[in-house]
Amino acid sequence: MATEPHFFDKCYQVARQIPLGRVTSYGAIATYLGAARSARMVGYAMTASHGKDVPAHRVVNRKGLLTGKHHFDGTNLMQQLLENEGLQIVDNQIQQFESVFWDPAKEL
DNA sequence: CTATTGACTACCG
DNA sequence: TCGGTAGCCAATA
Repeated sequence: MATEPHFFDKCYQVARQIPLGRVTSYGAIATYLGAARSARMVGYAMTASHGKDVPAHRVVNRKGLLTGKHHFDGTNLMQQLLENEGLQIVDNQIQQFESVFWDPAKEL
C-alpha cells in the first residue's frame, strides 16, 4: 500500500457509511472530517475513488445536482445508479433531495 | 519550493 | 432560482 493521504481515506470510509437510497453533500462529509472548507477535496477524493468500493454516486453537491456524473463511465451512469437506489432524478438533479439527504455529522 | 487545478460553497445582483 | 465572481484547501505537476 502506497502512502495514502489520510484525507482521501476518510472520505472513502464516510462515503461507505451512506445508507442505500440516501445521499449526502461534499460539504457535509468535509465538515464531518473537520475540514468544512475542503468540500472540493471530497470531490477530488471521489475522482481518485476509482477501484475503491466507494459509492461516489451517492455524493453530490449541496444542491443535489449530479455535478460529477461526467466522471463516471458514460453520460447517465451516475443517474442510473441513483435511480436504482430508488431516488428520483430530473435534469441531473435529485428530487426531494432534502428527504434523502444523509448527514454523517448527525447520523454518525 | 511555487503554480495550477478542481465531482465545492458562499456571496452578490 | 439563475448566473457570475471570490474564497477556500489539498493534491498534482
